[in-house]
Amino acid sequence: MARKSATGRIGIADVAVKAGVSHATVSRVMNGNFTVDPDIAARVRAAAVELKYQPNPVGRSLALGKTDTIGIVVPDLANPTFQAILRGLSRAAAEDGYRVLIADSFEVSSEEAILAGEARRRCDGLVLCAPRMSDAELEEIAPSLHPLVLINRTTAAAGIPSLVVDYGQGVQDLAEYLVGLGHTRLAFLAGPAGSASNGLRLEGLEAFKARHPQVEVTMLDGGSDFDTGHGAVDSVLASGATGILAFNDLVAMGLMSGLHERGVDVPGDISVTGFDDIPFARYTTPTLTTAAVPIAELGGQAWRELRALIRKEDHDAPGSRYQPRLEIRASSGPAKAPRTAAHG
Amino acid sequence: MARKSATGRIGIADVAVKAGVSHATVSRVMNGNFTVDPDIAARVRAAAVELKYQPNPVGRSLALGKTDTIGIVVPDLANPTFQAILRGLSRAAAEDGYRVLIADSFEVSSEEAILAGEARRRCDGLVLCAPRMSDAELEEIAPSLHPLVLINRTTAAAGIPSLVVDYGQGVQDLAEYLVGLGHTRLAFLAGPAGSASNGLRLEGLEAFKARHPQVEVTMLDGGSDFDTGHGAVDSVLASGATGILAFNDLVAMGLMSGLHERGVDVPGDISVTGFDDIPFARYTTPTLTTAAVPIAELGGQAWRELRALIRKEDHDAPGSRYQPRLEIRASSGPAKAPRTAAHG
DNA sequence: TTGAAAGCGCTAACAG
DNA sequence: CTGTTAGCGCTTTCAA
Repeated sequence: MARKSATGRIGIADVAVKAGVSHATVSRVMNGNFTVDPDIAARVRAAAVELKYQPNPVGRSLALGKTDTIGIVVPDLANPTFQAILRGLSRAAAEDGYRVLIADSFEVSSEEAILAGEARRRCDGLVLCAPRMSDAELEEIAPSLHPLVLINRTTAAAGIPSLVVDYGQGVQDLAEYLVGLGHTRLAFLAGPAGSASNGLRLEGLEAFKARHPQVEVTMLDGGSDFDTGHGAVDSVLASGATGILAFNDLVAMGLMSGLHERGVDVPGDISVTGFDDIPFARYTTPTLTTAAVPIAELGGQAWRELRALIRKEDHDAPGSRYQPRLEIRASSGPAKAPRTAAHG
Repeated sequence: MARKSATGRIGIADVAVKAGVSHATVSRVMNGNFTVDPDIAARVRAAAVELKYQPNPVGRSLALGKTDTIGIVVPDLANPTFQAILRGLSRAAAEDGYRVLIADSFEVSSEEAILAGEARRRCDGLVLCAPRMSDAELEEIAPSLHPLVLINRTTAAAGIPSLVVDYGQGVQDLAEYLVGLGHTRLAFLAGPAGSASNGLRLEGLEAFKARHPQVEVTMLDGGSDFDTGHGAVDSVLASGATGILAFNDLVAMGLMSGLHERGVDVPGDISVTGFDDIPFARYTTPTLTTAAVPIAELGGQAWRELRALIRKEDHDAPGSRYQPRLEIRASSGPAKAPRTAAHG
């Protein structure tokens, strides 16, 4: 039989024997090298087809020093935002013949560096998605991960493009919008402590508070999922705020669900806003006002940045900043006139 | 400097030189082979640390004939079901030191075979998720993909474990439940034509109809996403059915959203059920009655089956069948007494 | 135009 | 216990 190689699979050697030529010639034919005599090339191709030969990518990778694979490290594959980035990245990379290897750190920040290093060694480049590690650690490992693209995080290390969403601006837009509706008492349901995007939101809110000293902004502890929002109902009600800025859409949905159970009307009693504009946001009841992040686009752009690095192209504008767009829906409305003020 | 190798990265040779030993010894130390003199081992380790040496996985893969990577092919990475399977698979595989490479066919069934083959060659095994290709094609390529695990699809090819969800039983449970509530006119919003799981649902409904000849079951065209459900409002209302079995939760949510816009009360006027029990199902308004599929478990089980194959373990029960569990929530309720019958 | 041979980075059998 | 040597499957000089 044709199976000679140690691995039991058809190798280039089998094709060479069958076609009566050398390995080198088979390699040339398989790579479309036109310096091969057409007759011989045809013979090689026939042999390859007959044996169902497919080049072993591992052998190629070793010889070529590239794997045609990129890696992505995410803190939590269950998060719709990271799923969308992954999807956009995968699609864009696939169009250029690259595959993607995923690594989920399950929000264990101490694992990130190891995962990233391992993934990087098997790939031609890496996308690090909202890493939870410290600035110092990120700056230290970043050079060893090159080509590397960062999402929602920046670093002082040189030559690392960053794609960041301007969460600070987004949360300010939401807050301004609520104030425009007459709300004077706001509350922010914060995200995970380690999250850089949460930090950006906090900075944005500071700027907002400086501009609107008369508006009360209560900070509440939170997280990034449904249950966080659902569990925050008590503290939200206790805050007395009528405009709630949830860390993201999931939290907002959990909160709306909890408020609904308590008989609190949204937006009649309380206005709720999310962040991200995940697909479900337009299907909640009421539909969710949020700041839309062009997330799939982000994945595609991450690939283009990474590709430029892999190809060693000089490219002028490494990284970019994305502005969220206010998406006004039904979960927000005019502030209720205070009970004590309204009379009759 | 230490960088000698052609790729510009630190290789085993650099460590060998630095420690004054042979490559082989370095390899032994790095692989925890205890036949190495402790002093020498320490010297090697010190050299490795100093040079920040990390073994090149591609070289290892070629030598060992394994990549410690598995592949998964999905029809659509945007689908929550496949996302959940991916997540479960990734988590389970990671616990055994395996990584996962993803391939999205974007519902282009003609691409599946190529994607699967490519992914397989770079990996030690493959999970094919709900492939859309024909039975004949699947049976033909399956052997070349071994070790292979199938999800929501079976094949006559030998030695291929299949994990299938019993959609037929699930849809029957939902239908029986609705009938128990007094509904006598049901409608089924079908899924994508190529989907095997849709076929199973249809078979289940045939069995149901045989048992309940007095119940009217209207078949409506559909799809698998929000918009499908949202767009089906007219045909649903036209059918006169009071109990709607949506293909999945997404479709059900889209439908509920559309019914809400039309002022139709769910479950007062019409009961709606989904399928899958995606995380959002418990947060819709009203919360969604559905058939829960233990989807994350499925990903984990897929890995265990694949692992057994990779390790060439004989294992008695390849594949398994998952029974959906009825999850009764607020989107379903008693059938309204017909207007004409109620009086006063 | 083609083949022989070297090499990608690593593991492992085989001597010593 | 350690070094030498031979691959793993492929690409790519270098001669012929």
